[in-house]
Amino acid sequence: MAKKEKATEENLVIVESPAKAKTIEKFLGKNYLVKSSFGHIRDLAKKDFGIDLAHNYQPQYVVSDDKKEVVNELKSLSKNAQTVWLASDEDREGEAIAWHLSETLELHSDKTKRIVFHEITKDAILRAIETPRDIDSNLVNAQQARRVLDRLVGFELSPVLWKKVKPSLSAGRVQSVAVRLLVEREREIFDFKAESAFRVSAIFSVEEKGKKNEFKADLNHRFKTAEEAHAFLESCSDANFKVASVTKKPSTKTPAAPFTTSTLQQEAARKLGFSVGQTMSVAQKLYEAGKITYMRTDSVNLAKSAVNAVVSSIKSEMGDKYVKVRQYKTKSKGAQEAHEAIRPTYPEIDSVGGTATEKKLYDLIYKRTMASQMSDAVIEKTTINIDVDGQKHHFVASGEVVKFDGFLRVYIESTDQEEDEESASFLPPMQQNDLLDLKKLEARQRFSQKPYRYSEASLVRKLEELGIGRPSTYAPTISTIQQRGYVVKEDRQGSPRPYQYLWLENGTVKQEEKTEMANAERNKLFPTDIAMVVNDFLVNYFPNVVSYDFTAKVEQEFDEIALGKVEWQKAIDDFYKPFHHQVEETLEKSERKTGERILGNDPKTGKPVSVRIGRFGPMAQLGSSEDEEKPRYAPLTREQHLETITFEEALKLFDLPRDLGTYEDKKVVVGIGRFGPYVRHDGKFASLKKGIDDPMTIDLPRAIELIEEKRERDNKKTIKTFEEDKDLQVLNGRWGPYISYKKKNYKIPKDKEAASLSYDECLKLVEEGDKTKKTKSTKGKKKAASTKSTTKSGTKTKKKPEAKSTSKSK
DNA sequence: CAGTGAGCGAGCTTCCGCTTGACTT
Repeated sequence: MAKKEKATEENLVIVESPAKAKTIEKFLGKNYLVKSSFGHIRDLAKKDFGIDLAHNYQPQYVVSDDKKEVVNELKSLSKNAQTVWLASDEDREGEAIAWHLSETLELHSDKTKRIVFHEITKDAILRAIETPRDIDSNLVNAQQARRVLDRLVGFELSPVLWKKVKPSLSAGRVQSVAVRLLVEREREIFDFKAESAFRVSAIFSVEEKGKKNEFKADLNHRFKTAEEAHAFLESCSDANFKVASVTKKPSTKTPAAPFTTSTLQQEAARKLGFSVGQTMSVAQKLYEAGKITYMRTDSVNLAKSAVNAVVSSIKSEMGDKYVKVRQYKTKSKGAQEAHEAIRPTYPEIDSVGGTATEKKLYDLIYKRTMASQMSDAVIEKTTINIDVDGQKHHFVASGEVVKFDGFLRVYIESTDQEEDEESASFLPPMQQNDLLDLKKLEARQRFSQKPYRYSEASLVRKLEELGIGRPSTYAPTISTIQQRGYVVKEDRQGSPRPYQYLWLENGTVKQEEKTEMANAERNKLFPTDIAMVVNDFLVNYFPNVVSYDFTAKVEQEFDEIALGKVEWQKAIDDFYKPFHHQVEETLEKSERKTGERILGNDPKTGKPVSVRIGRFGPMAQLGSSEDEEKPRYAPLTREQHLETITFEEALKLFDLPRDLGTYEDKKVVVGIGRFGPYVRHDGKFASLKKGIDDPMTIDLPRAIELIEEKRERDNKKTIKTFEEDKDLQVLNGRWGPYISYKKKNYKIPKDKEAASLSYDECLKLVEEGDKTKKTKSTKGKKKAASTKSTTKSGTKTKKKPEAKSTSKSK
């Protein structure tokens, strides 16, 4: 480490984020050194819960490996400082960070000061420096209670699942409720029966100054049956249509609040198609570049200076009448508001450089911030009722005119509703008793919508609404439940659905059956069978912990602790005693849960057909394990579920693998494997195309097509092979060309042309690669190694991750 | 990334919240 020549530091300020440190240092000037702790520096030990259950839940804290370096540096800096300013966030976690720092760095209370600010502005920070306080130990205790509770719940419940359902599963206060939401919604969808009705709509024309204007209107009644719709259309064939009334109603629209983490994730998903993880990493880049304020926040508040800058931008670009200063209040439960809303750091800058995604996200944040301080839009809504001769039902047309655009000029908030109904549009001028020409009349069968499946972003919104999880955990939670196999995120093709269409043509009613695609899904979260089995188990045995208001209840407890009204160990004890009893009782009394269903007997062999969760996921079984003959197994498809699959569907699974014939004298077989449906030929596998191919019906010519396509891709993948050694190849991958040697991959330097590499050059790169890998593997591995470190006897992997003191970053 | 499901049973898995890396196949 290069020791910087610094005048004796009088003041050391410690914040959580390095980007924040950089900014603050500029405000504070020479006498202040500002450093960051990179979040929490200690956590509960992994061993024995990290909690001493025999001694009043005494937490066992350890400095995590990746924090040792930071802690050492802070320790030595704090020794030399006259005053240490602990400037972590003003919330439960921030207070705890300050306390952990003071403990770990062994800070003396007389030279330690705790300061807080909610916005990173010069004024706010100077004010904070003038009003220091002590560490709030009640708040710290509330955090300890939170931490200990989460550990106890997670580390007691998960092992129950390992024993009763499947190894490596997990449960926790947050993730289990997230999974529950998905499972319950999925069941609503299972149970949903679509109803249909016939919606009648018409296109009329009206004359204005010799010009004919057309507009659309809907009947105010839906018919249950095609016959009723038919009769209605018929009766319209020679009817008159007359404007019965024209009503105009003014209304206004109000802008949405500035972004929080959750609303940013939602809007970036809707408008830009980002996943919540992508939104966070792009935002992180913008934050580090100093372009936006902190991106993990639950506050909708803007700093005064920011509001001023926004207002003057609006004034100079659009004029005074577009300005309306607003203060927003957070609606979400449990918000701690340690930061500002997410906004441009300098609201006068309307665009930034960087990658395309960074530009787009900045633009979104910029516009949302501007809009939040702009005037209401003024709208005029027009409703026109149109009578039909001799009919009790009438048509309704509605239109909307924007009288003053206000904030709509820069930003329109999106919704999750699919555009079933087109938005109200402009209507031509009309008056009462005007006669209208019927241009078109139709009735279409419409089906009621099934409940919406959650997307990543809408799940985040729901969790926030329930007060479960924090801005910093929304994205990680979503990825955890996917990693554990509780949830898959994917598209579903949907299925064709017939509907009736009727229309009036030259005075007669015609009818036709048409087809639409129904229930297609894009980028939605689907709970797996494991999720359903685990959820049912938890709901059955631990209803209190996975209830939707568990978090809200314990938050109340934490609040009491923070106020000093309750001792944290007492609160934990009140929970843990009965909870632990529940765990023991469950271990003793509950059965193993595999989601097994016995569906019937195979008509051919008489053997039982059942489904359950196997070692590798949901599967069907033909025959029983006590039989002489081994049972046959077949995995379920992605669309099938243990609880909804029928006997016939399960039976069909055993038609695979299926022989399709031969190609180039070798067998072609189709089946379903770990990664979905495939065709196998000559020892090679080619995946079937999702939504296009069906393993049950695919024929030989199509299979050959897939095999050839796979060959083509493999050929393109290979840039170069060598006679000297078959194991050495230059391949084309997702990140460009690379060298593959004995199942390991190596980088090719940018200045080298991949296609012209010689055998010797490649070997040299492999050697160099192995060298750098060794240093890396000591640091970055940790988890990856635990799953499959048994094979690969090739290079020295003996070294335990012990050499870290030498691996200092240059 | 490989197309399984049995069986000894050792040893491992796991939580939530606060932060940023390292760098892929």
